[in-house]
Amino acid sequence: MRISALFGKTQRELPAEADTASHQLLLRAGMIRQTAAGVYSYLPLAWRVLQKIERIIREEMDEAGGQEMRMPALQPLELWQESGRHGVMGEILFTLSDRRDRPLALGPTHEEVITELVRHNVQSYRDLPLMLYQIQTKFRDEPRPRAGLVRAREFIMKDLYSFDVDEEGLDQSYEKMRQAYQNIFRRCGVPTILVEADSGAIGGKESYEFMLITDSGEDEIIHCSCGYAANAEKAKSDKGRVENGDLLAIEEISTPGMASIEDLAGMLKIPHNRTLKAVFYIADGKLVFVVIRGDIEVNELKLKNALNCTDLRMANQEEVIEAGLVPGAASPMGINGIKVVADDSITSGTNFVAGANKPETHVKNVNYPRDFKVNVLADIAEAREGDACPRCGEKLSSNQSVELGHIFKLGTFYTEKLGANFIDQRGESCPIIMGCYGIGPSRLLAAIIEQNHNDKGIIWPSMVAPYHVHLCPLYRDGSEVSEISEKLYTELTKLGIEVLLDDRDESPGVKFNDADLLGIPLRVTISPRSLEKSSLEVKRRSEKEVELVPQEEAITRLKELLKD
RNA sequence: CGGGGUGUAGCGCAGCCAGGUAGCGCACCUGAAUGGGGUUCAGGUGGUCGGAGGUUCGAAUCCUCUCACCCCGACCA
Repeated sequence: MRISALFGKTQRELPAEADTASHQLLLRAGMIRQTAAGVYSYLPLAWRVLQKIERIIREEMDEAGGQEMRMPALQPLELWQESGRHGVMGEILFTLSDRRDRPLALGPTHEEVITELVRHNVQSYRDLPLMLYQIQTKFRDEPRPRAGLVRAREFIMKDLYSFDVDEEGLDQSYEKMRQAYQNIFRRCGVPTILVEADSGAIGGKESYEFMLITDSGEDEIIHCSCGYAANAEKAKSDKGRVENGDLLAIEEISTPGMASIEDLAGMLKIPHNRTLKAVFYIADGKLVFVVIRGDIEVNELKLKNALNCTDLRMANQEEVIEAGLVPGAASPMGINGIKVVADDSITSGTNFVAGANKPETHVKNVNYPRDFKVNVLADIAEAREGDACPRCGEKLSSNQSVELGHIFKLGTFYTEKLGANFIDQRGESCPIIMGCYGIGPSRLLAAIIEQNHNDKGIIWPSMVAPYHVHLCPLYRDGSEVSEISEKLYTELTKLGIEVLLDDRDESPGVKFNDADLLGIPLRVTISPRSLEKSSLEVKRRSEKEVELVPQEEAITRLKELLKD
């Protein structure tokens, strides 16, 4: 490709829109262009990279036994009602109507479609196992698209679905995918960390995410040197024991003006973890009383899962008072008609200080279950950096990260709802066991840049670089520079090497800066200076050093360099 | 959805407070010189000032409404 003909221009100045490295560089390199919030065109350079990413993904999916296919983006809304996900996904679904007023949705994901498809094509255990995948555009009306391609509303996704006869089969499919994903990210030049995750709106029981650690990421992960790693939404910590002697009798104390745990612990000169605090939420319209040890915060996602509700928010003061509770001194003791959810930290010790449900009064020596009852007892605590690891007890670390892949064991969540059954060897009808495995090539494109750049521009890993070699002829007229660079261009291209030729009449500075910005792995400078020595200059984008290579050895040397 | 911010040429911005018919840098075009990390000089092209309505002799500027985009939060495979 000749730069003079390439569609897409580099830009010197930073676009004001962008504030993450990948977004800025994609715009500056002329690779993408925004059409609406979270909606982008991929220009030729970006498209080449995307195709290479997709090729790697295809190779790994095929290798693992996947069969590629294609499913519609346009889906009847009915399908979503049938699976019951219309509610959970409702907000994020792009919906429209056809000319007959039939409601449709633009597919945000394809579990429903594929399950329906498999239902009609699988009857017997002989038809299984099966791994089907597709790479296509998906649509999600995200509340807040951000960071360019990292969170878009229209984006590219590869999703593979596995169908097995039993759990053992699912485990095998899952393991194949996990391995394939490791290979994909390695080949794309992004180090990922595998973390336990919440399966969210997709459903199912077990899921892992592949995360890239980067400060510009929007997800927080919690991890430990022992290998424990989880999305902060899901992470656990060892809450420890708070030994405080045998159970004592309840004792009311006057606590004027002490509404927070901070105040209370200060006044009584006790650590926060010897108190119990009350927090109030409105879950699907109903007030919920949450009890948790005073030093721990509530993880709202865990709470949501414990309650199995779709809508959750904190209650305001009026709502708390209306329920007959006393903000600042609320107590789970003697509560009636209100659902009480407790974190398991309430069982981590004895003789806690808690509210008395009387203004300016607290109670000492509160013990569960002697003094109060709960409807749900679960882990609903937020694990934080510095907390003890649930596996080894060492201190947990935390990092920002971007989710690049997510693999789920779905089980029979969809197949039961949509009636996708098969006849097993004994002639009995059973729901198919399903798994699903997603990876976003367009997000991966951004992640690759996020991981591989410097202040001058992108540094493409060679497997996904839009071109292999960037030819930089300087002072093209009045010398043999032009002739030699054209010859190199032709010969390299014939060898199947992808070459970008900067055939513009620009100054060396402009060409070098653009070469750095575009980040092609190998740069070859052809100039009168080096031609005097019958040589060319070869430089790796990732290194500082320039190598002087005799003209006749140039192609051999380039081929060598491309191998590593 | 709540909070904050921004819309003026392809990109980055000034002009708005104190209304008088739009400007700077980059990019782009022409010419000349230059020649190894965004070279210089000269000349030029390009703008419904996000949109609608209003006030006014006159609106980028003042008023009202509206739309879009960005950031933080909520939310989110």
